[in-house]
Amino acid sequence: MVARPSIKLQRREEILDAFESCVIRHGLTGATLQKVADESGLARPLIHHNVGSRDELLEALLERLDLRYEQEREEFRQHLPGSDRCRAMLDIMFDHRYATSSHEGQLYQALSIGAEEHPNLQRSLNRWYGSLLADIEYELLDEHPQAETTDVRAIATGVIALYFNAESMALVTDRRTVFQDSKRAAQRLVETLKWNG
Amino acid sequence: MVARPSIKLQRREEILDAFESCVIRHGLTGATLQKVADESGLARPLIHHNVGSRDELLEALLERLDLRYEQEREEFRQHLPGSDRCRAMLDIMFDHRYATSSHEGQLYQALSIGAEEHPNLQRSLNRWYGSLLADIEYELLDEHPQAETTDVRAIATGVIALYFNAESMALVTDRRTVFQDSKRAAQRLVETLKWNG
DNA sequence: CTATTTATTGACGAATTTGACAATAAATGT
DNA sequence: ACATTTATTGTCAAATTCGTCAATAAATAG
Repeated sequence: MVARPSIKLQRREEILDAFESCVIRHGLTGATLQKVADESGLARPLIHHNVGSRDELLEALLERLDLRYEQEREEFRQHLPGSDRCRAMLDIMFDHRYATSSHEGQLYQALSIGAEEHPNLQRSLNRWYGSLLADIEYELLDEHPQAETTDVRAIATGVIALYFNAESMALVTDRRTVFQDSKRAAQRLVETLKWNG
Repeated sequence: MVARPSIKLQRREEILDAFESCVIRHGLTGATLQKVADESGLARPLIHHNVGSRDELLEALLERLDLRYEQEREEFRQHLPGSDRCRAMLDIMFDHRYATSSHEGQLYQALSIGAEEHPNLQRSLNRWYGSLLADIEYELLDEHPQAETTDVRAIATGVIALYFNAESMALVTDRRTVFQDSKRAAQRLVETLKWNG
């Protein structure tokens, strides 16, 4: 028998959304269960009912971020044109991110602060960074086969730094300006790969 | 009469040192007075005795960071050679920082997370970022007078992003590699200013 | 309508954090 | 030795946070 239908999956998403917002605004330690409850509009015990303890909440967030990262990776591949892919990549990383007012960079940075205390978190951040770096390196090297691998890695590191820092800087300066400048810098950085050939 | 000599100034520094370490490792919210006390090796009530309440602790940290920033700015000016100053600037920003295993970037990022709740913190971060951006723009423009101001600002933004992110990335990858790559990317970025002339 | 399953609420205890105070110990000038 | 100032310690109460549970409300199948 099914009786009252379960809405755990929806509640889960609502709670994790609220948790993300709280982590971005108050940091991992500052994201209190009470704040998460207030942000989601649910009573605090419902967090336990739908997701679990505080550790399980973080665990669930990491799993969801893993999924989201893979999805965006897939979309990225589909939307990429056959040629001029590096240009399209930067468009997605900066223009699209600016338009949708996403906060992934802030979330990543907020999570990386408490990483020492949470081994799983540390591992996830490691995986994401390594994967992102490898993806960007691949695109760069594909369009610039003659480039040195050392240079490619340096450029990819720079693009990621601009990508992650744009949102943080947007807290202290004009968001539009920061995103424009960040993209411009990233474009120039990529163009330097043509120096070798 | 003086009686027992006061060591408040030394204790203050010890406590603020411990506070900095805790903020870097656990974030602003996670930097408990108890953890600060343990880190400094002092009893918790001594924090109140020497610095004050939690808010006053943050206030004292901001003042000290203001001072430190001005000092480094002064050292920066003195150690700068007459020519090739952009190169020297990047040497200081990355090589020197790597050698002294400083954590200013992490501290800045950790503080920027809780900025919304603390107006003074918000103001300080604003001031520091604006000042650093202006300084770097000045050096870039001094060596590349023909460059567009828009490009100069974009390059300066990129250099700051690499500067701030290097330490965070060092948490997830090899520190030496990250700093080398970051510096290399920053150098390439600066060299693109020669494109216009 | 009734039974069953789930959602929701209210409330409790343990642990942590913070601010505050009194009491004690230590160091210096006289 | 004595008085005075500071450092240090121990302890307390209020507030917050977290986990837990029992009780209640709601929704669906039969």
